[in-house]
Amino acid sequence: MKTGSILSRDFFDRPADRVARELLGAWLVVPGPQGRSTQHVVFETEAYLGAHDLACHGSKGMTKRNATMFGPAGRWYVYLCYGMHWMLNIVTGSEGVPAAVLIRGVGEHAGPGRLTKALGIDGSFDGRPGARQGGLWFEASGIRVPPRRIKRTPRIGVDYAGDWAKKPLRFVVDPAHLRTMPQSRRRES
DNA sequence: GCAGTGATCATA
DNA sequence: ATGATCACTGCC
Repeated sequence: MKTGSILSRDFFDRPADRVARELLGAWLVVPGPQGRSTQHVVFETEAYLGAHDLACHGSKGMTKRNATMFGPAGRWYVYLCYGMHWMLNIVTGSEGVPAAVLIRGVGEHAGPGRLTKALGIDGSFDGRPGARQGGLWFEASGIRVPPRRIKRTPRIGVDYAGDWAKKPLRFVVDPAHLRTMPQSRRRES
């Protein structure tokens, strides 16, 4: 994919584990004042596969909180966890299938709650498109993370999910390899 | 290791 | 109306 192109609905309209894997190395772009933006390389994600995935919010049916997950791919799904941390997800797969990818690490920001705080992302982003118009989007960086540099582990904090808690649906770029790529950069527009 | 924190959801 | 839960973080 061409460097700098915005990842659009087609990219996200696929199984969440595939999207989670391929988001590694992409840029998360956060617009700032006066055309100043920052871009942050994605280095940690988790996939939530759908209604059959007991760790996935959607597995308990649609509620007001998780309704965005059931919508079309490529929108932000943002919710509050433990009363203080905003979690940033991007919806994946077909409309009606509650699947998403949790963004756990970008740039030098590790931890899903810390990155949203650092980047000023909150519940007002829920349901917005992952596009320029939505005020937050992904771009192809041209960085290819070799499969050997990616660790797969069980997802964090989902021990309640039985067998699904053990599935290797967390994707992390090896820290040594991460140091060889640009993490966060300021840029124009 | 565990308290903080408060919206959300199921139950009634 | 009430109580349990929670895709986390920071401090002990």
